[in-house]
Amino acid sequence: MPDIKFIIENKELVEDGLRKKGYEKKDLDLDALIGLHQKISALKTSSQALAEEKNKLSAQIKSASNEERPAIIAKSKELGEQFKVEEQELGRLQEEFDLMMLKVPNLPSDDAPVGKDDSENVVRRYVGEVPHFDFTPKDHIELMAVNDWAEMERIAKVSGSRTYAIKNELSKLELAMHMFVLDKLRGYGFQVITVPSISKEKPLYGQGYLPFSRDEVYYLPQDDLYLSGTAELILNSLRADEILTENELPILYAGFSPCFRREAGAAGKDTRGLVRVHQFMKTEQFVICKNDMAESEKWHQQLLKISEEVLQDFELPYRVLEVCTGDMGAPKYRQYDLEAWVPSQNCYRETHSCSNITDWQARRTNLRYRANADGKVKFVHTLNNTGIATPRALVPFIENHQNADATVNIPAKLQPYMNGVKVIGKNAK
RNA sequence: GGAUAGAUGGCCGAGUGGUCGAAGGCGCACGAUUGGAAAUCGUGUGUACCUCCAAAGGGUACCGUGAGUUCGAAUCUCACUCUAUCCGCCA
Repeated sequence: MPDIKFIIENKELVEDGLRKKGYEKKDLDLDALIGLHQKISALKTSSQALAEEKNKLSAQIKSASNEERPAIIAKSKELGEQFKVEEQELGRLQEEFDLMMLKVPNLPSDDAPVGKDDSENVVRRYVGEVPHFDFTPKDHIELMAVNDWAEMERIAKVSGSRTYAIKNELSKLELAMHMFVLDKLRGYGFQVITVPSISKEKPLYGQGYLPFSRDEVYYLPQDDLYLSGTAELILNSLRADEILTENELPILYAGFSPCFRREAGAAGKDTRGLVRVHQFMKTEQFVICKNDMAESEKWHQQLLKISEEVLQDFELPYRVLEVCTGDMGAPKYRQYDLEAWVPSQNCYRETHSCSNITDWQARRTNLRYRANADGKVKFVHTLNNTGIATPRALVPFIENHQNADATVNIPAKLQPYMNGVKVIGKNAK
């Protein structure tokens, strides 16, 4: 949510941004928002004038003579009544205004491709060679079955659809991937942090999950708590309401957590296998930096570079997609997705999502810092990107690295995390 | 789940109805002192909003959150939330 003053002063710019993001007047009425703000300002002016007068009278009471006092008290009381009425009206309007502001999305970057949905995302580059098998490659579900790597049917009986239980070498691989990425991030100066998957409601507004996607999130009514869909949710609120010093920035978190998603809007999509599950593990990259476009653009590129490096180290062919304005979520200023090649589906599937949020989340969590140059308090910028998310990443991994005998090669960089094992599977020597 | 204690500024901590945006200390910034530093001394040091706007100024609100009593609340009342400790349970 941009600043209301910015919205008023740059109304056309904001309207243009809303249009690009696919908003219509029925989604968000800027004129109503601005009108509400003007009403609130006017009411504040008058109610504050009342408060001032009332305060002045109250201050006189102690020193007033016994004759004067009753009149002053009566007058003050009268002002108090008026004040109360205006305060109540103000509270009502403010609440309405706040709710509306929560719905204002971030404005997209001028450099972001303009488009209405994912069909208009732009491929920036292809990296790595798509493998050509001289045998019929298996999909990841077959590979898991052949190698006794999973309990897909049985776990569905226990835990329902879109759940997974993987075992033996594959679960070792899953955890190894996270260890590998966490070590890499540590090398880049990130603090490794394991965070809860349980959240109060407020952080969901802070991140921008609410009020937009309530259907997507698990809710625990007994405790009025939510299950987190990503460590970003938690990390974004970890420093909420703080005023940091500029010297503390940037703050780099490598967050690890189980993640939960209802996948309510994905009925029928990816129902089999490991691509889309209700619970998964994610190592997340999260950055808090100065309020400076050059600075956050730099971090955006850095995060992208790190995740590309992960896919390269895993020797997976992938492409870099720049997400168009209509497909970006409300919080985003600019977004890249990485998609790795999935042989069985003959297409690229998303493994990473890298976003610059600028100050949009920081305004919601009230996370600020004091700038060294002028001593002014400013909102930070936040950015996030996947480090690695499993089990989805296992899908391209085992499919691309499979051999004719259903064994799977472990890329050199990952072997140290697998006790030096080079090949896994039933037929591995 | 049971019991108790608590929540005040960047931190510690005083404050039981007006003189309290809030003593004192620490920290921080600037200045003096010094060859330089430490120590010492002095000065300053919250946020949001309204008004005004070149700047300054003036004002309102904020002592966990919300409501109430009162001319007036950090202070009194009620509800809630959170935190800590002990007991119970437990990976």
